[in-house]
Amino acid sequence: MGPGGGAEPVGPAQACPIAPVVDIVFSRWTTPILWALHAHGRQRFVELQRLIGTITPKVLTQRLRQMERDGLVVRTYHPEVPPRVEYEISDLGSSLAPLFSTLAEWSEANLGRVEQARRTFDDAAAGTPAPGPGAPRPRPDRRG
Amino acid sequence: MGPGGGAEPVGPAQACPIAPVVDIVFSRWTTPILWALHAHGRQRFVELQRLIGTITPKVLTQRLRQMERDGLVVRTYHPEVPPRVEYEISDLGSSLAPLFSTLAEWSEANLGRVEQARRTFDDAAAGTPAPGPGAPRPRPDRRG
DNA sequence: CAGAATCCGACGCGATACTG
DNA sequence: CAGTATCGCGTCGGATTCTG
Repeated sequence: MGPGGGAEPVGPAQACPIAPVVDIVFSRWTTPILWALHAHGRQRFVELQRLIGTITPKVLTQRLRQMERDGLVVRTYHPEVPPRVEYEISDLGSSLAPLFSTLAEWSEANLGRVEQARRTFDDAAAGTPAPGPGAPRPRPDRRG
Repeated sequence: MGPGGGAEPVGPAQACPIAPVVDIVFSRWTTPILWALHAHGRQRFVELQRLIGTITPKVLTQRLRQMERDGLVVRTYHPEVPPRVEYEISDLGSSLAPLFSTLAEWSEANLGRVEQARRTFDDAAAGTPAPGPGAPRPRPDRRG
């Protein structure tokens, strides 16, 4: 999502029907959280943190709160000592499963192509600046 | 994607097979760009900017460059005066179509539920702090 | 245990102005 | 036309510390 918080395009950008969903479902941690919850079922806070691996409690709380608000996960608080809180996927969150499957399949099939494309692009960018300027483009900021 | 740039989880987060795809395909502007290109075919820079509506040339260039590097779009430079550049979806980019359809369908069917969940959550957050502390949580930073 | 509070850095993005 | 350069803001995310 962008700096503006919610995505509410006023221009023709609204023609893209999936922009809102991106804001809701796809951030750095929402998919790993959803995935962990989907794969291992209801989990406690620390267990969830352990399952995901590197996420800090602060960020985990933030994402979890947002996802709870959006109705993707359900938080259950057990008033005990020590306190126990459990998170699980809601029905709404579960409805994303087929979507994630499609995504996983695409990844399985095409991630290699992306990596190959990157290599080709970077090689071309590093190799052609000497000859003729086939296309005037200073430098192609690479990330991967 | 996160501030760290590329997503390369070293921990159990790697168990989430779609995290890399999120980094590649889903940002604030990649989906609108892909959508516009998919809907209207090959387009020139300014036309693309107009179709999307609010994107600035700087950001459009950045995203386009990244997507070109990832092999999602193809840039064609025509050495003329004035210069003419055209962008179109690659085969790899087109392979995302079914994914986008699934996403659009989910949005159509469930976006209302998310909005409803938000209202319910916000109302509950604004209404229950007075009675008994059912779940000790200071304030639920709302966004929408 | 399940967070909250605080400080901090890095991007993504927006607005504006300028160029080959 | 198709970008590039510069500036600044806001948000996300990491690290650390503290609490009921």
